[in-house]
Amino acid sequence: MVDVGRPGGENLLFLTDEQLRKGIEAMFFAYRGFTADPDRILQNYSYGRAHHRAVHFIHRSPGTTVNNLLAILGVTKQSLNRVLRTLIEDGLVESRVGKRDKRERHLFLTGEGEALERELSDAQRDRMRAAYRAAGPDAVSGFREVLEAMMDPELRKHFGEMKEKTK
Amino acid sequence: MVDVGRPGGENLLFLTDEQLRKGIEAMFFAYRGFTADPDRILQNYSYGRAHHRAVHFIHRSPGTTVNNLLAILGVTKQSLNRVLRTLIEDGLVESRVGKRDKRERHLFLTGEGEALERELSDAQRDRMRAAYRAAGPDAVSGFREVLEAMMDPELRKHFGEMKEKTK
DNA sequence: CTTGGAATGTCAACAACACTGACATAAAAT
DNA sequence: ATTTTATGTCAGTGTTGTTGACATTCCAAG
Repeated sequence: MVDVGRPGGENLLFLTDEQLRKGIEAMFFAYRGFTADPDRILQNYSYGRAHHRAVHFIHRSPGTTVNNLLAILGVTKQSLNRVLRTLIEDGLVESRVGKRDKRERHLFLTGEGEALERELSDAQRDRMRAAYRAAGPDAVSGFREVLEAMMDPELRKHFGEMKEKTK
Repeated sequence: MVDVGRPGGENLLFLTDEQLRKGIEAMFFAYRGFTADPDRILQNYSYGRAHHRAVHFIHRSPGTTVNNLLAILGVTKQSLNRVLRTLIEDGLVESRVGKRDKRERHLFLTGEGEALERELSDAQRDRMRAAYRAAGPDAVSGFREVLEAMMDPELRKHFGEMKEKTK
């Protein structure tokens, strides 16, 4: 389907600028599709992508601290704080003072927060699942391998982990 | 490397929510890496991602019209116009009145514009090439297939085309 | 116990980039 | 002659990011 240089399994790729350009544009267009569904949903709540990201990572790692979230999201604390404040005010996120270290705030989704997370990730998962199905299993592992190789090394360490104790 | 359900070639995938979540986060982190290098370069010119996108697609399709660009980029004309105006003022883009249809403006990169495009796309291609090499040829075709399946159908039609006459 | 620094929160100002709505102009199409 | 298309522009607004400055709380080291 997608012709990338010579088809064989040899590890020296012949990559023309044209092939790389197509890869670049594929990232651009695919990322647009990837965010389109959640963006539509978020409009109903007058939230934005930043809220989605916060909700996603709090859901993934309940009890994570603000500093953890800052490292993952790669924004300033002021920027994250604005988002977290609205989520907390609206009752989607709960912020608990740390037991061991009372300076830290551990973040959790409330029932309402979990509901929004589910709505957003259902839409995004549907799109991802459809793309996976259309491309087939072999394509999926290739997809993941290339994406992983494209990450910044510092970001890669945040990838794939799960769980996080409340301490 | 990346385990996605059963390895075989059958077309019915077993996709757990956890696997889909990893795909979603891979997109998020990889897109950050994907834009990181150009973003750094653009700071030196006090341009942003929007300028990069405009320059990229004008380079790809010299002589494209404003309306074409609007359809590809999916932004409002006001938003695009702000970017184009600065690029034209700074002498990176030339806007020529159409010969057949004098309402249309055909957009071209000047020498300076081509230079910026090269600087930006060199950086982005380097990263893409490195990721391709690390993942191998089979991964690359899978990568492209999944991305293509993830695009919105209207966007997919802008993908992969080339050339565009000055008319 | 005091001091230094880390974690957090908050205020203000600002910039990039998107949006809507309204309006203007020129030219093609009907 | 009228309508539609392509483009540009002005004004206002919202989200998300940035810096810089400052306050509070609290752990830890001297």
